[in-house]
Amino acid sequence: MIVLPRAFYARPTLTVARELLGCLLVRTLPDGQRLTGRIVETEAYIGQEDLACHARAGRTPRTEIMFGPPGHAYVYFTYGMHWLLNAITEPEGQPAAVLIRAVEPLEGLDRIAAHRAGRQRREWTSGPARLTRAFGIDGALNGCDLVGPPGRAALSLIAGPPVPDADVRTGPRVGLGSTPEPWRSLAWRLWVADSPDVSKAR
DNA sequence: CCGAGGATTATCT
DNA sequence: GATAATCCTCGGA
Repeated sequence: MIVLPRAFYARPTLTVARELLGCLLVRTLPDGQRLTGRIVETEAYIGQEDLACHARAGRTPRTEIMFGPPGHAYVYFTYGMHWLLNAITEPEGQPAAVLIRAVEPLEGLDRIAAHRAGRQRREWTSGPARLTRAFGIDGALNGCDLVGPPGRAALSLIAGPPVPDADVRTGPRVGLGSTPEPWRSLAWRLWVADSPDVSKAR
């Protein structure tokens, strides 16, 4: 198991979003249970000029974490009920992040299913708020360091088998209804072709 | 299958 | 006071 090093994150956000495809999200629950998922969908949010990025308004209590060092989690609350997980990217001082939009459940299926009681398997982790629910991720993990030994860290990202370019698809980011062009249409959403766990675009 | 509308609150204007 | 990097349920075809 190779934990992605901080240098992995301290690069252009689109590069990180691309290379996170195929990597493993490892969540260690408070009771020690480990949940693992293969990342199959990401989105890039890049800097104050990106009018879809929370950092567009500059430093605020919420966005402060995005200005900090890379390799940390940015977990925020939206729509009054959902938590979304991001990985901070780019060198310190440049606010940017990759949103983890979907994973393929690999390990801890019982607990994942329990967190998603009553849902079909395909709905367990096929969306940014679905996967945080399935993996027990909420605001308590905002700011936590992603660069740490899995099993000791609450959240880790592990190198996985690379996804070949031929299997990568791109398109506009999801849910940016009122964001002006060109930001709304930039192809900053990336996913693994043919994965049944990719979210449905709306 | 599909589209419309509601849920529910932190955050920023 | 409006909006939100979403999800779910319900009604109709």
